Amino acid sequence: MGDDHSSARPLRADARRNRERVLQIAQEALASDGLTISFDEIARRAGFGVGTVYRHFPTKEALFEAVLLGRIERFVADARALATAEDPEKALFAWFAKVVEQASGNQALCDMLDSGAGMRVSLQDDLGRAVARLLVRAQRAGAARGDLAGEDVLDLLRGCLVAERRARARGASVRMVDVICDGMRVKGA
Amino acid sequence: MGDDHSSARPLRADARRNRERVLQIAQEALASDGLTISFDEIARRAGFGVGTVYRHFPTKEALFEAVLLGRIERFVADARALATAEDPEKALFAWFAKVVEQASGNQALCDMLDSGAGMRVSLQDDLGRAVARLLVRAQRAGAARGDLAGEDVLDLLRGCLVAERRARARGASVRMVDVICDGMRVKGA
DNA sequence: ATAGAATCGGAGAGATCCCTCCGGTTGTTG
DNA sequence: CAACAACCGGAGGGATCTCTCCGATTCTAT
Repeated sequence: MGDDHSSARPLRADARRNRERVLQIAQEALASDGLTISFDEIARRAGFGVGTVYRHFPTKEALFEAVLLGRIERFVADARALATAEDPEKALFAWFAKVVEQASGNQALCDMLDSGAGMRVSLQDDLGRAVARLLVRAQRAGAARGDLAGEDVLDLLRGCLVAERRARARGASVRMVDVICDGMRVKGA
Repeated sequence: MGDDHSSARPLRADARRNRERVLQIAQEALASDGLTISFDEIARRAGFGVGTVYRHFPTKEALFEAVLLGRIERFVADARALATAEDPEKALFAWFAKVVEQASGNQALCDMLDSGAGMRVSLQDDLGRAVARLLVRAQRAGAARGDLAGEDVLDLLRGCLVAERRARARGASVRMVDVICDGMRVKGA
């Protein structure tokens, strides 16, 4: 097995700097190239040997999770915070739009939300529950189609990321997220 | 270079059978595993050596195109046929739903529509033009949002494929395509 | 400054993947 | 039923990817 990535001993100063740089470069590489980027390529872009990067992150997945998991956890936290907002309609659609806004520019984030690769099951569950709460409140307020389930909203989110990402790349004037959110609203309102 | 895949000489009977079997297996493998499936794996599932498969299809892309391109060409043909339908609203949304219906169950078809990998530029253009025609007519009839462009519809289609595919996999009762098409309609109708 | 520990670098093992090559096999034709 | 062309099989070349190992280097504490 590799090294102790669990202990409490503080890193040496240079190792600390290098670790930070790896995270920084990995973040950029993942945003533009997605989860399929290779470990070797990240090490190369950061200017380190692969051994160095593996010293800090025992596995490719560990590095990717270090970069991305926090962002998804924040999405969950946002959803929870909005679960008690005064306007349930705004809460659901503002959350949806915010996630799309922040994730559609990051290929790896889209990949992870879509495939669930590298997401602990508990995190997926948390996301699902938080979204379901937002949805139910919006439905009770008559602001969202009553036949939708929480999982439907998540799948629409994943689809929306694909659409919005492409639309942005070509400078579309219409936001796909507006179109899709509109579809989630009640029809004959 | 490999063999003549262009001449007019008829294939030997056994080669013909084998070619058909390769296409059949490749079709199934692509539908379930998508464009990332390996050539070796397809040969293995078909029960042939890789050399045999390469004899019939000079490249991985050639095989994939042989399986998939016809389906996409049919989508284009459908769109063209509907360009003169009497009900422009139905024409656009029925076409959209039909493509989603037929492609969402086929991973490779979704991949190809999304990435354009292996699609001649002319085919992409044909698709874009045909969709734009359907859209413009629907807009003139007041059935689709006036601020949408042809490319928007294509991007929404790609997103819809992602959403619908997942929704189907878990047996959702709501069709994502209905939600998204509803979003493309005019709001205060 | 110097010993000793922590860190770095990158060659390379082991897995795939795409594709080629050619000896052995099978179908076809006179 | 020969004899030849057409076809098949799969070993293996060259790339690329993840990850390991360990000698060389750099930091830090005395």
